Amino acid sequence: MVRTKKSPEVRSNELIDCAERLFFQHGYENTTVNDVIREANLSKGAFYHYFVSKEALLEAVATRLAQRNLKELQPLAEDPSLDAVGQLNALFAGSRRLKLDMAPQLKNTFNALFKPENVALYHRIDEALLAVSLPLVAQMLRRGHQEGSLDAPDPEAAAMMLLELRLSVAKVMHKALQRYDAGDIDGAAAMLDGWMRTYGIAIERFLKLPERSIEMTEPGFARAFLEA
Amino acid sequence: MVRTKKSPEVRSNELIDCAERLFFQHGYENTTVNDVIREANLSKGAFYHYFVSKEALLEAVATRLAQRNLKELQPLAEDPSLDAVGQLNALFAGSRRLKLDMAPQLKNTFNALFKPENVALYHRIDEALLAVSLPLVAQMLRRGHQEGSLDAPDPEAAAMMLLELRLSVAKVMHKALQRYDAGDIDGAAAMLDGWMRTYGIAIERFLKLPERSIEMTEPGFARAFLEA
DNA sequence: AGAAATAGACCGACGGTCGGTTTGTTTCAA
DNA sequence: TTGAAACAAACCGACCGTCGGTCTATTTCT
Repeated sequence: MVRTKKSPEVRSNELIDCAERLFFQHGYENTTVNDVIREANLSKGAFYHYFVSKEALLEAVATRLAQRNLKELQPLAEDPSLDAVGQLNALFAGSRRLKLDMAPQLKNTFNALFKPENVALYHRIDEALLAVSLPLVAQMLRRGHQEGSLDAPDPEAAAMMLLELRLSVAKVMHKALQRYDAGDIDGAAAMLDGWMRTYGIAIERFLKLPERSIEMTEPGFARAFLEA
Repeated sequence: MVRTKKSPEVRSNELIDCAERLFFQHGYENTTVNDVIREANLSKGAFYHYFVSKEALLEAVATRLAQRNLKELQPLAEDPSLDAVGQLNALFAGSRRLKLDMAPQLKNTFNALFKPENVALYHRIDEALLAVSLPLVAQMLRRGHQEGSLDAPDPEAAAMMLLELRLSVAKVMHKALQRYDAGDIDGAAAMLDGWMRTYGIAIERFLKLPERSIEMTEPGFARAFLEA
């Protein structure tokens, strides 16, 4: 095979690119290291020069994904012109915008993520996203608690729990997508909408915020996401 | 090898027994099918006569675990002499009792469950437990909402979210155990205690219950669990 | 020169298959 | 009633293909 040398950064990013695509397309367990290196035009030796294991490659995929997410959301979450609740809402709004932008890929992602052969993928990504989000939200809650705009005696624990709730929404997004694909468009949109509202209410109540102060969704979001 | 024939139920339960022990002891991925059949004194052919795959064995382990849990907790959760909040508290109390009873094994379980080679194990067990708990809690919330003793407009979603929060507590239990093993006994107990209280508060607020109406923990529980 | 990067043949372990054997039960003719 | 033939289910274990990972040799760049 032709030997082409590239900078380590480029090369490892290429590998992560291929891996990400293949993992989401065919599943983590169904993707072999050989698949990855074939796609990346690289030898096995070279692969193991960059990653100590297939598992390490998965971790790299997950952390890069989380980092990109962080880069998008951090500015919103740290906007000094907003109070804590405003930042929280900004974070959610940004998250929604991201979801809409990436809706087509995201649909595949969800379909992939909940397959049994992808528990590792799912878990790692969840972990990585949690790791970058936790400090952000905890900081927000801490500030809000000091400001008195919300009530979170234990910001770390509260942040953790708020973020844990994401999962239930993610699961419902998946269910809604399936329902949508099955033809029940209105039912899917209603379900997704309802759950997101409930998620918002859960957060308001938990943080002792006034009703409707958290905008977890906006009119038409569920539909727009499903139809994207 | 000596050929011994047993009733299918006995045999498959033996296999699940061995698998459960080995999975928790050495990890799911580190346990081979050969390990299981060696322990169970059975041939490969016989194994695949009972389970179509190693994955299927894992599922059997998880569902049996969940069923046993259900059998313990269902009576408490459906006690007609209690109102919805009372049932919820009974459920939590029962859960604590189970945790204390099984503390020694549970410690191993936690240590195993959070290792990277056990994501599949973790995931399947979580899924199975969720599946049996969800109807129980949803029913409770529905009744409580009708009774007016709590406020849960969407019982299914609320139940899901309450249960999702378990995860954060499980993770903290694990962290506390590590801390305990590292010698920081008081720190570990305090951390666990604090989080459980926060969990209780989260539920109270989410369901619009009066303060301290949920007894998520009791004095000395954290310590007793850690020291068991 | 030598360190980093690449190639690809090779290895061992593992999940799973397959053809065949044993055991117990049912059927039915003598 | 008996017992042997037929059948189904449980069981055996050698074998196979795949896959993650290793190793040695080679190339490229500084």
